[in-house]
Amino acid sequence: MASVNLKEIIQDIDINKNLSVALQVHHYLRQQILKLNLKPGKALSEKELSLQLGVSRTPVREAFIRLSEEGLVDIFPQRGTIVAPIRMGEIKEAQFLREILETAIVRRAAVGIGKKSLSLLKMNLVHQEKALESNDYTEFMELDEDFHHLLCQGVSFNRAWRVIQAVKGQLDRIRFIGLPQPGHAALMFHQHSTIFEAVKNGYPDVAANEMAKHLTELWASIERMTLDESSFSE
Amino acid sequence: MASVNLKEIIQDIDINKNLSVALQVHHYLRQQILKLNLKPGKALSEKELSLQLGVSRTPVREAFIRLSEEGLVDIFPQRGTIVAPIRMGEIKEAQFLREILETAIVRRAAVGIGKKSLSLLKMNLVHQEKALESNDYTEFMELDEDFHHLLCQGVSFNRAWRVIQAVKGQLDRIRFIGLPQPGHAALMFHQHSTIFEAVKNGYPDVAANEMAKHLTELWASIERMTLDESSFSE
DNA sequence: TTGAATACGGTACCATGGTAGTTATTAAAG
DNA sequence: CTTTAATAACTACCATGGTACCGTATTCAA
Repeated sequence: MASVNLKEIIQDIDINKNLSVALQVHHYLRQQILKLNLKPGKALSEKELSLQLGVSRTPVREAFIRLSEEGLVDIFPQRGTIVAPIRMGEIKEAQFLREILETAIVRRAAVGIGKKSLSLLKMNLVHQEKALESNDYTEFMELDEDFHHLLCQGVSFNRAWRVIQAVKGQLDRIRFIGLPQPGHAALMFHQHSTIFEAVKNGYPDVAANEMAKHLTELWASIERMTLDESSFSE
Repeated sequence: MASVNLKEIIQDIDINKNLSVALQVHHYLRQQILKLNLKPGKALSEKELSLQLGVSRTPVREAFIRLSEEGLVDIFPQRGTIVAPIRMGEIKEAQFLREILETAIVRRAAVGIGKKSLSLLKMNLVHQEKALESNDYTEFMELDEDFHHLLCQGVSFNRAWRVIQAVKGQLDRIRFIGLPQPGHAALMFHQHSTIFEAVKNGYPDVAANEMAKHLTELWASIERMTLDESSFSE
């Protein structure tokens, strides 16, 4: 295991906020887990990680606690901690929850979102189109995340967004399995646009239906991986 | 502040599981916050609490982290930790989320719940009726919680239940403000019964509608406390 | 060869000291 | 009396040592 320096890592990822070491470790581990750099079932060790990152065991431990609350690691008392296996049941539940929440939120956004949030959404869509033209896929994914986040903020649902982020953590790990189709990003952009128009013009049912269609895409990937051996358990 | 012994406290609350000290402290503080024994805005202190409970500061700190994830305390880095103020916006969001989730869950339960879960629900209803007859209000509230939990378990939605529990934490703090009406418990029992029948007989729409009505009750309490000074901020 | 007791290595967990940062208090100066 | 600067007293945060617990390998006896 190559010993790495936390400061440099975080500087790459984030613009070195005044975040506590514990939160930085949390963020770092979360990313590693979602990118599958840390594979499901992999044993984690307070001591080993603290040595690799050049911090003490305490913030690592606190990061573990936060990750376990999100369901990304499993802590077995007095025995060990592993990155949580991908369980089909939890995947389906997560996707179900996300659909429920996001459709409800966009429906509410359609009836009472502020002008400021609307303009932010519009700006986001412009950026999406740019990223699409320059084939910047990772940039597009970030903008996708922002788009959904802006909708939540538009109706002041902060907790809902945190829940969505948590369940999305489970889903992000399988997103890379169903490899990105050629015209997939373009389709997503189109859907985002129609959702935006429905919200802007105040059509809650249209917005909700479109969002439902938008999110339902993922079920294909989920079905595609029934009984795909690696990274499973139970 | 009377110094109290953690072991005895927990033995009263729980049948002293092999839970870690950190989790015991978490559970204890959570209860104190929900019962408003620790009032919103009250400053908490790692050191003071560790002395009162007879444990070290570490598990107290870890309990703070979990509580902050639930939104029950606010941690201000290097400054202090307070029990989170009751914000009207968060209350409404919590109630909204709960309605969304529980109606969706009961709808799903109506189409595919197991026989075992059905019998557990039936048993729960019997106990509810007993508690109702003997006017055991606190017992009834626990059974109410169990009823909703059993519905979640019936469709294997563990994460959803954790989310519901978290948002319910916000709501439990105001439940006591709208004091229990005389026939309130009886009404709740009746609603539980009809929900159960709808689930049992496979009527998703009926179940969802009844659940929505059931949960909407709380909005009255919420409206009743608009601008009720104490225990507010911002 | 088999089986059971035992010792070892590893873990999460808890206790405690020290540090940097913030706020309240005090004291001096205007 | 007001303002400002120095200081003391808090805080969350991090580092580190020790403890109890669990799984596994090793040893010893049958």
